[in-house]
Amino acid sequence: MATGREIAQLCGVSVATVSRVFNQPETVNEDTRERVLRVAKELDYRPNESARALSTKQSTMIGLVWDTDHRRPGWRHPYLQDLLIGLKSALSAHGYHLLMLATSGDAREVGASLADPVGYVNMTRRHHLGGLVLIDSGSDAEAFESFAQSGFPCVALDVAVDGPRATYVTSDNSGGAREAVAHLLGLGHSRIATITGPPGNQPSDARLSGYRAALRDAGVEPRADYVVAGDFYRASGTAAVQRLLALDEPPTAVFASSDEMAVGALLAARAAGLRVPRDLALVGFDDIEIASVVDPALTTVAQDKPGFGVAAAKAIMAMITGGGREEPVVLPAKLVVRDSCGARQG
Amino acid sequence: MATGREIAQLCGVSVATVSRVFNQPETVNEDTRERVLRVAKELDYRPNESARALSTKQSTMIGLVWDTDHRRPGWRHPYLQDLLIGLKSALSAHGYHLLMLATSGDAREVGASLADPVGYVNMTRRHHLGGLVLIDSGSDAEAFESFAQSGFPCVALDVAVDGPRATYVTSDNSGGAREAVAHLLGLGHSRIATITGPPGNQPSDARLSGYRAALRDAGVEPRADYVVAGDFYRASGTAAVQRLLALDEPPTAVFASSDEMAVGALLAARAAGLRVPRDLALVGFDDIEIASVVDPALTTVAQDKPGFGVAAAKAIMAMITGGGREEPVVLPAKLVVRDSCGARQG
DNA sequence: AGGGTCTCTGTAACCGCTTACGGTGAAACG
DNA sequence: CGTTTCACCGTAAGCGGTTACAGAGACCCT
Repeated sequence: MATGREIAQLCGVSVATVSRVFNQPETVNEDTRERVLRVAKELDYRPNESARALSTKQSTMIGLVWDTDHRRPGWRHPYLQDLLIGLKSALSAHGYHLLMLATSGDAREVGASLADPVGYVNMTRRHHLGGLVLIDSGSDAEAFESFAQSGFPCVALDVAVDGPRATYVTSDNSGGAREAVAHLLGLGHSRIATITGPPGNQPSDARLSGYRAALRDAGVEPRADYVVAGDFYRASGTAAVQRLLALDEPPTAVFASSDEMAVGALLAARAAGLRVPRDLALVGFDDIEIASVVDPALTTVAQDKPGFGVAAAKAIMAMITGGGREEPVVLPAKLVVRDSCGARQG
Repeated sequence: MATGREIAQLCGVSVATVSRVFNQPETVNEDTRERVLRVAKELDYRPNESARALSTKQSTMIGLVWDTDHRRPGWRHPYLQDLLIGLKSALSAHGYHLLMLATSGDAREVGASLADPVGYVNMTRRHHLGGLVLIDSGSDAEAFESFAQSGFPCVALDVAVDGPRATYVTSDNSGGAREAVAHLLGLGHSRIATITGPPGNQPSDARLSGYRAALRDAGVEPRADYVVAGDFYRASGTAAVQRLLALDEPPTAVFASSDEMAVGALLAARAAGLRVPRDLALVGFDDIEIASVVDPALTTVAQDKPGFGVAAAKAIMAMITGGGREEPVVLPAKLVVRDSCGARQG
């Protein structure tokens, strides 16, 4: 690989000039600039990233924190691939790469662990990262918040953080849920239950409040026994529906905070001999791939999955170049009507 | 962030000694070593990765090439998340990070594009990457092969490459397919068709040969009109079944080279008024999430998804530290019998 | 003609770490 | 007691860039 020095020698200039050609082109004479550029192209010159980062204290990498929740092993992100597609392509447009940080460092290494909050800061500094994108796995909220305070650019997904150069992106969870439940109400249901995610989870809480808002809008009395907590997993959806069906006055419709739980609910309903949507209408959230394939196809609230990544990339790039805090981004969440809610029969 | 020099000053030693404490501990006196270690821990010292990489020409990063096929936009990996989980956790154990390379560089940049084969080499050098993990998207086979020849450690997924420090990992596609088709034969089917992936795609070709081998084993005459090419997408599975059903002597069972196509096949069968598995038995490949959720649940050949990542990580680490070529890894592919093949009724 | 500006470029320090090399003092040796 | 040997450590030269600073001409002005 050609180095700057080789270019310099071949062009009869100093390395400083070569560097200037790429970083402050306007300060170098047009003739020499072209000469340098031509030789650089011939030798296929690429500035060494480590050297550049060392001297500028800035790399072209954004860190990605994506841990699987240690309290819930097997946790999976509902649409990681789409998110990454959006993130990567938007970052690529700025010439940035995505560094997926190792979760637990080599024991030989000097405290390379990411476990503690300062781990994030250390990683960011060690690699001169432009900033961090934080994917919520449900158990790092405190660490995220503390990193956000550190002043490094950072954008969290689906969890609110605050800091001098921090922001977050999330869906309009409350709005989406509200629309979903309103849809159910519009279909004539009034006994509508909901299965929430883990209490404390921000998207889940927002969806719950959207559910409540929709009932309030319609003047339907909320019932505590119609709100049952799940954990976003399929099994919890099944369990929730079993509990709901055991009530004296079981619901005729269920809004689940995730498609996985909606699928679990579907299985439970089927096992109980109920037909969906005739005996029990069902709406989910996320619009994961499964939603459209299950039978009946799931009515659900779709999130802008690649949009998450794109928004995160934009926000972090803005904070890197701008220097200030960015406004949180809330992406639209749209109801996708399929078969599980019963609208198509009506 | 504390630097080596600060540690050195506080300990009254030179920076060289500090460095040695971490890189060749046995060459430094125990007392001073402990002193340095203690101070380092107090100051929470972490060697700067850029500086280290610059001087050793070795970073602790592995590059990940994961492009979406430009000829088939919207291409998605069937189980990227599981693969990444395995890859990341295995690399983390060695203290390595995963760098997702930007696909198309900033235009301002000096030829930062990854498009051409040398793009890979350049990226690897610029960042002092330990090597590359290549995810096949169906259209980079030549670029992969050429990178493999470059001598940098590299492991490709689902596509064979060869080079001084290159290897690949793949599933036992042929064996898995053979088992699947043998299962169908065992259920009494003899008119078994197959839907392949894109011709030329290695896993697809291997699955096709497994299909043929199973027929041969059973003494069943292969029929050219029972082999129809798809592209791994759902729609192609639908189209394929429509063609198959139009034959004079339609098959009674279909082996699809991907679950997506199997789902498409399922939809086509249903649309044609056929019941699966009674009228048409179906087996897929991959065991993606959808497989277990679709109705009837898909019998399919399961790949060891996280195992892919783990094997890739192991192979590349071995090549980095070892220096030689590693044997290709072929992961077991196991038939998972569910409902779409009819075995459960029998 | 002397001085001030402006443009362009080279010199050299620096980023933080690694490592070849050489030096020092103590222990071991003849 | 002189000489080797060895363990330990410091000096300094990189790695490949960036950038503050200063110097050299060219040009314009009074």
